[in-house]
Amino acid sequence: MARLSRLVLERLMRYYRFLTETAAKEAVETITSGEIAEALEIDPTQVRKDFAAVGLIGMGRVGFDVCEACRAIRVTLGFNRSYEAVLVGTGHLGGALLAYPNFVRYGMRIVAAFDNDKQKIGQTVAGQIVKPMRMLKPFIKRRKIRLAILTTPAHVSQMLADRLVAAGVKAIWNFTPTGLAVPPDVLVRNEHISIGLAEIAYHLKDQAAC
Amino acid sequence: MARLSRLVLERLMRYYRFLTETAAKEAVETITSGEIAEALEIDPTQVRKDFAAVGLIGMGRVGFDVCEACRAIRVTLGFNRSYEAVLVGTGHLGGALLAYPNFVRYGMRIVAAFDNDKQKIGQTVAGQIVKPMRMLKPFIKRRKIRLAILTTPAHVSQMLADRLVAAGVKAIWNFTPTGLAVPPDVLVRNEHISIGLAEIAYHLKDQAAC
DNA sequence: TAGATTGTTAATCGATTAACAATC
DNA sequence: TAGATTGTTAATCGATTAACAATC
Repeated sequence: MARLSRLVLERLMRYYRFLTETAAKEAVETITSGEIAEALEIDPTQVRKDFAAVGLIGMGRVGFDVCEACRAIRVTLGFNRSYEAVLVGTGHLGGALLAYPNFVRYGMRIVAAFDNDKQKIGQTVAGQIVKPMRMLKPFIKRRKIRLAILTTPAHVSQMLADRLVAAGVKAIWNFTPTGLAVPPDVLVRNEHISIGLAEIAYHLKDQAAC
Repeated sequence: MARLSRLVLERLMRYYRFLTETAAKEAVETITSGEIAEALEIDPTQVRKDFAAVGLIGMGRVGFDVCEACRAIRVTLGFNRSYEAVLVGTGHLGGALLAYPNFVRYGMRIVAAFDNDKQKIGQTVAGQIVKPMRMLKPFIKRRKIRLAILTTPAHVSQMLADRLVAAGVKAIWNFTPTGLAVPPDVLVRNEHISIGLAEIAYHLKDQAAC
């Protein structure tokens, strides 16, 4: 199957959430591309194209089987295979992510949290005992961890990324505002929270001018 | 000036962060589009186009004045005008946002936090005394607040969005996974955190296949 | 001047949307 | 069958990249 672009992946995630919620709530068995499109404000043709990309075949005049669609997306994105993650940096955001209960839906489980603050090591944060940084590499190696979540201050993020990669991590979910240099086989997904303020400030500026 | 697309706004934010850091750290006075492009992994032509869009004029053979570039972006995005925000929902993520110190750089100040949990009301979270929901509308009206940050459970987000809009809010920074219906003059910026897991799970699945 | 960099037009690329025959 | 919906090709749109004359 052709490699899916990031835009397609994100739409698939939106379909998935919508379909699982709809299925749970309304017990509908089929759904049309038009209905999905309307709910998610996406073009119906787009929905059909994306569904075709994950191998879904619709039924003329009826639409798509909801369960089948969920399953196809789940398998394509890999939510059915579970994978373990370590969290590095137990500040406010790190704590929020540790406490977030819904990641398992997407196959992800945070199995350890690391920090280098002596005050925090040994403490429990959202059910995880915070481990010292020196245990980072051995832990990743032993458990064959492939995903790390980075929520540290910006100035240590590249150094930590290097250590994570050296330990064998294949993807970094980067919540620090720093771009990370990594080998080509390692995925970095950046979630720079305050970037949204560009759009917000720009909009509010315009509003004020009215 | 033509309305800037979201993509341009986000790049402008990245330039801004890079330029302010560079200016602080290295005391360089000028920078070329090529240098910015290399650091941020963007095409140099793109950088020049974006700079042209905010009215910046470069100097042949020299590049752009760093301070002037910062100022132009700051003024275009509206970071120079400060605006107040309320935060609704003081869970883990809400607390993390309240504690985040860097929003002022972009003109934003969180001036109040609201929750409807009796346990939390009156408590202090990151320096803010949590207020009850019934004070939401009067507070927004009195202070003429135009931005609300929404970090509540998904099932109450549309109801709260309606209340926020009715109170006069012009932008909602939405950290809940629900799409919000609002009037056309109100901006909703969605930051659905777990959407990134689509890309991550997909990448890890591929890796595993190797 | 020589040469590096800008500013801008043209070409390319990819994503989105429109159109419509095929299907159930 | 009639009609709604799919699947797919073609057209459009917008964003990115290439090319290169103008500039300092």
